[in-house]
Amino acid sequence: MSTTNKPRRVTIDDVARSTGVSRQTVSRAINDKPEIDPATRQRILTVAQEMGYRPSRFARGMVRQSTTTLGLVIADVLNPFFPEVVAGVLEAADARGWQVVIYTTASELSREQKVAETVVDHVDACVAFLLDAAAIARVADSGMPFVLMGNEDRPVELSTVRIDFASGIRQAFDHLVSRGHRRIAMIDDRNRAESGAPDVRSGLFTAAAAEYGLPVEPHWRQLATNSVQGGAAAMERLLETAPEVTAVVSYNDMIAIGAMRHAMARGLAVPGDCAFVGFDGLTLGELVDPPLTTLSIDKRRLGQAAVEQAAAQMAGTGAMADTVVRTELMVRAST
Amino acid sequence: MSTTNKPRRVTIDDVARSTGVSRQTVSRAINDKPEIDPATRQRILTVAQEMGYRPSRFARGMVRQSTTTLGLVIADVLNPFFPEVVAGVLEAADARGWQVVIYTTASELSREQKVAETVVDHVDACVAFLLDAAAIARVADSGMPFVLMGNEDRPVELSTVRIDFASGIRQAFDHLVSRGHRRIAMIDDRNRAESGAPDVRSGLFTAAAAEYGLPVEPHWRQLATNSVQGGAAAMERLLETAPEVTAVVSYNDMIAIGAMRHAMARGLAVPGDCAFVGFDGLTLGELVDPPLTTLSIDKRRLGQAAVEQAAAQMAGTGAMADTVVRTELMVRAST
DNA sequence: CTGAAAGCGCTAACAA
DNA sequence: TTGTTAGCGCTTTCAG
Repeated sequence: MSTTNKPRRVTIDDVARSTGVSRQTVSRAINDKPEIDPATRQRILTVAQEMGYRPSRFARGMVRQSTTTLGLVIADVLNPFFPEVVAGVLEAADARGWQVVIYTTASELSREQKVAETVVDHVDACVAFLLDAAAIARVADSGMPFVLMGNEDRPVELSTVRIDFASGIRQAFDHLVSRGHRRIAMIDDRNRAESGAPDVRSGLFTAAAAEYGLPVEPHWRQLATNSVQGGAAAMERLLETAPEVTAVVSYNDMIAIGAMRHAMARGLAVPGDCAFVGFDGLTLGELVDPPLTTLSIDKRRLGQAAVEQAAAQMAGTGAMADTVVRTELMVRAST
Repeated sequence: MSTTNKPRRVTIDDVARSTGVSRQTVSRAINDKPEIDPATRQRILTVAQEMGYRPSRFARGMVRQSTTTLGLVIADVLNPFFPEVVAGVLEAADARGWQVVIYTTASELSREQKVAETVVDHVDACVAFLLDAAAIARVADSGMPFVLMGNEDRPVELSTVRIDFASGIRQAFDHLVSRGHRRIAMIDDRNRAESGAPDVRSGLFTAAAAEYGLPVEPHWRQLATNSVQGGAAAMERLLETAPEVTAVVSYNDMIAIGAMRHAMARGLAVPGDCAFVGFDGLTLGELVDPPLTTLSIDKRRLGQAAVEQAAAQMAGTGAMADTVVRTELMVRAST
């Protein structure tokens, strides 16, 4: 017959009792404090180990207000864009002795709300890629230091880290027009388009086209899910509805690569029949064939900047900053 | 003159005082408990928001012993192998309502020790890619649920999730030999070789070669740092010391891709002059040219399995499990 | 070198 | 519906 009492956790008092010392002394032993007899320390440590004692994070955190935990919300670790941002965040957080908890929304708008809910009561500060307005508000209203990343239309009352898409798109046009392209299509991100946020990128695209005196047809724009497959699918549609385009600018490199590969599979020459420009500057883009021309951004820097802003908020300094990361055109063989 | 008193945190008591209710009522309001007058709740919430009140994670955790935080130690988010594992871990952790804190060692053995130190007093359980024996011991001895990932030589007293490299290498040999290769080189991971752990992979490689009656020359083995560049550098050396090899098996896909590209840049035909086999089955391998033949493993599953084992340990169930993930040969154009 | 007292901020259980 | 009473497990004073 089982006499399993509910397995209460082993506390410092249990160890103290078993050792015949006060709980202070146990605390000294496990924290490597100097004011303790080495022999006593050793004895305590041994017993503690045997009893399976492990200090409670919470009790500790309670009494020393030190450790900061940063929540990092991204769409998907499998999208190679994010690991680079994560690297920047980890680096900057580590420099401050912060812990980083990762949350992913699986690129589903519907999950953002729930993630926001979880985040607010598990971390001290948050840097996040979030599109859903309600989710953004949930975190912002919690009052914790919060930095929104990647949003092009900045809610002015938030601290943000953004990408300068406008200048990027102009660089792309400059480049493509100088190569003689006139009919340029865009493959945009479906999630973004559906997030309800103002459709900034397409707007900028249209505006830039106008600047360069280029025609813009509505069916030269396709939406893609954020992946290589998504890009391929969008390209498939584009080839049907707009075979006349000679260049495609994509929301990001993943989509661009998918689109480019699909075009090649369909027998088009790249860049001869159709040129491709990506956005992000993933390492991946150098490895594919042909290497992808792209508007590169310093993704690591993006992450670092976000952490810096969060830190500033924690410190009460520089309230609502807004870092804008510029793009750099990397011309490769796809254009 | 500044009268800044040290900015003590706003507590539930402060809110209670300002609101003229007991702290319990405040607690009810912020936790959305039913037994409270809606008007009171609203009033409290408003005041709390104004005062910038935010509940203390620690005090909460203290009283409701619920939340579990899992530490995940990986070498480097920028190595595309890890994001897939991370995805599996996040998924499995999320299913259990666990938080995941990420730690990276930057692929530096010397950092493992420090990371181990940090991990043990910030999380409740840990799943880790760790090579350094001392670091492994540090975590294991802490007594927390711990799962070691990726180690080929299993310390029997640990819960582990491993890759079946032996069967993988045999699949590679089978394939290469059937393609007529006899002089096969290996590019191994430098960190692993230098970790002091028994050199299992090279041993298996040698053993497999023997099985197939193939010659093995010491200079057919090169060490590489874990990256595309590292692979390229190793291939450079290999071409100097062993131009006679007709196939190269690499520690992983990143290294294989670097090696393959370097060979092509040097004018070799792939797979005509030299064939390449990778290990991991990264998506990346399908995108490069030529697509990389590889020993694919279910990396996501790896992460999930680790979390499952950690969960089993938390529950006190199934003490020391050992999951072995098998490889699957994906033949593509590089061989 | 060691111990006793005093909380850290919160919620569960019980009273009112 | 609201308030009161007890801790949760630990470290930081301050005395011995």
